[in-house]
Amino acid sequence: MARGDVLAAACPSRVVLRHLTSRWGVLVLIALQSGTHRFSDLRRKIGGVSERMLAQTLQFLEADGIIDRRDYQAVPPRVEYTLTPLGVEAADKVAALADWIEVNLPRITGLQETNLPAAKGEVAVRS
Amino acid sequence: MARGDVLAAACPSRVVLRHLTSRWGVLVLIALQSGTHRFSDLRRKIGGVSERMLAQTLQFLEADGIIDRRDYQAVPPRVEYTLTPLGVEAADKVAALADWIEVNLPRITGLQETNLPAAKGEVAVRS
DNA sequence: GTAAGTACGCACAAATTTGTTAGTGGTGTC
DNA sequence: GACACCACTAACAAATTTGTGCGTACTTAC
Repeated sequence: MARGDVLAAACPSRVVLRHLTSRWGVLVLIALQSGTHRFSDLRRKIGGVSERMLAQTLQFLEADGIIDRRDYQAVPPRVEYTLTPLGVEAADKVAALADWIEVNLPRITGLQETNLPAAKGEVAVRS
Repeated sequence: MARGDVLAAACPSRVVLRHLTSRWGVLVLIALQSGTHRFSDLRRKIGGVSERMLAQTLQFLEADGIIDRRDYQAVPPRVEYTLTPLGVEAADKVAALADWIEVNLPRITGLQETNLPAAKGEVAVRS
């Protein structure tokens, strides 16, 4: 019920959806599920993020009310990020998807082998 | 349990995650929840997709064993797309997230207004 | 006979995302 | 006293994603 217009181009949900399902957004939510983290803790925990992308992702999520940013105004900068109640709910959904993928990865990649005999990397080959 | 390495840069789950959470991937899964669709049915149903992107998205999902592509080899081309059992599970997770967003959108955008008084569009402003 | 629809592939351009480098202003470590 | 660390930002370059026609081989509708 009530679902219907995500498929419509103008649906405002799409913006939030993009933030939550963005490459790093997903991982930030998962990382924060285990509690409050500082910026560089997140950076170390999430393999492959650049500072720039992490900062940007955190800003989007903060603006969406998904995470809470707390600046201690200390002199060696100290900022902490935590999931808001809203964020906890969102993180649950996102983590559920990620967990499902991890569990079912064998099934997925197994199929890939039979489907794509000569596939290299991302490129799908079609005869 | 078992979750742990999505946060690692080399985790193979990330690839699948990208496909499922891609801009159009999410919408394709949701659209296919209501049953089999032809290419141009999907194109009409999902507002804003280009033919190119739809085709590409479908190929990724097919390679991942999420959807099934059936080509009738007919002369006005006729191809049908359906969720595989694997795809049905994935679509559930994705749709759960999308539904959650739609339901909680008021809470989210409400916060945005109070957080970003002078924000225009996507750009977060910080004084 | 003219136009529209089908399920795409191709080439090219535009937009968006991502990375890289450098810098800030101090403080604690050697 | 030289250095790394903290939480970023700005400027610029590179990579990736996305869009925009255009073509196809044929059929049905007007």
